[in-house]
Amino acid sequence: MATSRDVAQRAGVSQSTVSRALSGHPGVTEEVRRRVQAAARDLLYVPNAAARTMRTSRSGNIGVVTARLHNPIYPEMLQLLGRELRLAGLRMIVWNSDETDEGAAADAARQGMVDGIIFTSATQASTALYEEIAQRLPVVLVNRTVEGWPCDQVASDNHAGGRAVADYFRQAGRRRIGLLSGPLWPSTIREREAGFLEGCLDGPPMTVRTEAFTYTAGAEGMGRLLALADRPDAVFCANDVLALGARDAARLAGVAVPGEVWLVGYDDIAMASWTAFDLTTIRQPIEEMVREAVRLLLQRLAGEEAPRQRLCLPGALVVRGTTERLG
Amino acid sequence: MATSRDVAQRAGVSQSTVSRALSGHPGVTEEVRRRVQAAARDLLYVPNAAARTMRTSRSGNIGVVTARLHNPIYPEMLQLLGRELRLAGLRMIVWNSDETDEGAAADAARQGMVDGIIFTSATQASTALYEEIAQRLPVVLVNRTVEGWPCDQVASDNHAGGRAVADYFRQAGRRRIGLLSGPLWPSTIREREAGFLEGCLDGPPMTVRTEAFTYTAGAEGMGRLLALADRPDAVFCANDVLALGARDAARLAGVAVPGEVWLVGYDDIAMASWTAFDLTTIRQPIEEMVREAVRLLLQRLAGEEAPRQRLCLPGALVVRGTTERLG
DNA sequence: ATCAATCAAGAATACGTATTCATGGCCGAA
DNA sequence: TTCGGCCATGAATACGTATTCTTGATTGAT
Repeated sequence: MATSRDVAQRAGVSQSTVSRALSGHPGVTEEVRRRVQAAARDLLYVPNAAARTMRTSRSGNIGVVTARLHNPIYPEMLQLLGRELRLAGLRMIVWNSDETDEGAAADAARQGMVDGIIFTSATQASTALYEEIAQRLPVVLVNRTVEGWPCDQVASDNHAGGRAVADYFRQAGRRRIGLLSGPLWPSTIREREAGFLEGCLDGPPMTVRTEAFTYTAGAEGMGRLLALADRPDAVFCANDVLALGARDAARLAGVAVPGEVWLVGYDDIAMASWTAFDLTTIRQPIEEMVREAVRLLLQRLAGEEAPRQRLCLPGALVVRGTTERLG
Repeated sequence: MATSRDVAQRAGVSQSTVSRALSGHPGVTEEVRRRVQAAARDLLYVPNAAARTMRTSRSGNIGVVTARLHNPIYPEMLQLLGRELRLAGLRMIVWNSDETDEGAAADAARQGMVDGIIFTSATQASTALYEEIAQRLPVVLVNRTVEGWPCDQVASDNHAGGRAVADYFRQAGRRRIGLLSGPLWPSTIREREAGFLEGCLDGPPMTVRTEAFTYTAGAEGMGRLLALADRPDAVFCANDVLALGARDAARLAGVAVPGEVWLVGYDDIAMASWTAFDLTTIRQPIEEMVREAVRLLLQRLAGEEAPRQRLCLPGALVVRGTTERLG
């Protein structure tokens, strides 16, 4: 493993000159720079990351804490984050938002192994973790937000999205409204519900709250809604995974969709467009969300002292076969 | 950020003693050790990762190169890898197997930012990358294998799996056999096909080869199989994602499954068990595969000079609603 | 022609840890 | 009591880089 000293020796210059020449520092003769670059190429020299980190106290690593939940939106965000960070010359270290893994993330922060952290699935529950980390490193939240954390946060407009679904139902003349949702700790869910309820002008919907955001829970919850005496003719599911379960529960029960009941999800994951489901849903602009989140993090890393930002990007209703087009 | 010197000062000992006391080195008085630990706790001291890495030339990071393909098996493996590595006290840096990202992985290897690398989606195509990395670091392949790479490799028995499907079809009296597969660069696909063909005793199956392993490609490919004059009565899909597309193509064409055509996939991803698909498939023991891969990597990191291993774990046929149970 | 100023490059240093080398004290044996 | 040896601890050092501090030379102006 060649060091900058080896390069220096081969190029007939000092180690400091090698460092300057390779990092594009001004005040290096063009001829010397060329000699150094040639020597570096010959020796396959690459600066040692640990030494550079120690000297600059910048590791080039960004930590990403993501949910292990069986929602394909998280892998998708992870991939986009990886791409965006790489374009900025940064690496991505990944942790799940289990308690144990979150501890590992905090350790990495304390050790200086990462320069910043992005949460895709933050909740109030990990406030201690947040405070631990935030006093050393910039933190950015994307997707889920947390009211009490004074950091940059990027989300889509979940409130407006929920509201749009309610409006859509009402304008279509749907009267018996159902809400199939899950636990309330994610901000996304709370906001979608709030927007939806706000738009339910004829009173609160029939609500079933599952214990998890899984296909199975969605199916089971939809079963309960369909078993009601006054069965709903339109159901809003708080995310697509629940909605897919709900769609299959209807299929299994022989209930026609959209004939007897409309179904709307949230996220527009890939499966929503599949023939078997063909799910009407609200699309989240996750690519844009991720890009903004990385941009904000880079700003913080550059030391900008701008006030904390809370970005809220618009989603869009995507009408498919589990509802009927208006007009 | 407290350093070991700060701890030393507070505990009234030298920096070396702090290092020894905290790393459980013998030859430190119990009383001194307690004093050091107390001081470290008071100052929230955590050893600096970069310094430790420079000194020990061990970063505690493992690189994972994974596919971005829209196959949920990869996120699943990623999560399992993360858990398994964390249990070993290691962090996980993730790259996609795009060309650009693979370059980033090679850089990290050269810079000493990772101690080892795990590929989940290796192909012959990245042989240059492999050789670049393998001469510095231990490399382990999981899921996909590559014949010419002299490193530890872990896969499931794709050949036997493919064979099992063919046997199943034959014993059920299926005669008009179809194969819906994709590109041949992944070893998994090649082996599944080879095993399957070996079991097609009545001659080669009607074969459709898609250009990608996506839902859409699967649907389109199944459309072509169903359009054949001598339409197959049993189709083996080289993975579940293709099979889900195929299932939906049949649904759309009004072809009964399993009434008119049987369908079998490979992987047993979560969606395979969903009501909408209820897909018969071969389950891969990915949890075990991941565990073995990490175990092998840890052995290499420990410096063991055992001969390269190639593990091949058995899969299992999971019969669901796209076929009928025998007997 | 002389001196100040500019500039390229070398020397020295610090980052924080783990480890080797050095040292002083204590214990046991003769 | 004295000396050898062991042991706990302190001192010193190396890891490889980026950067500050020095130095020697060259240029330009008077």
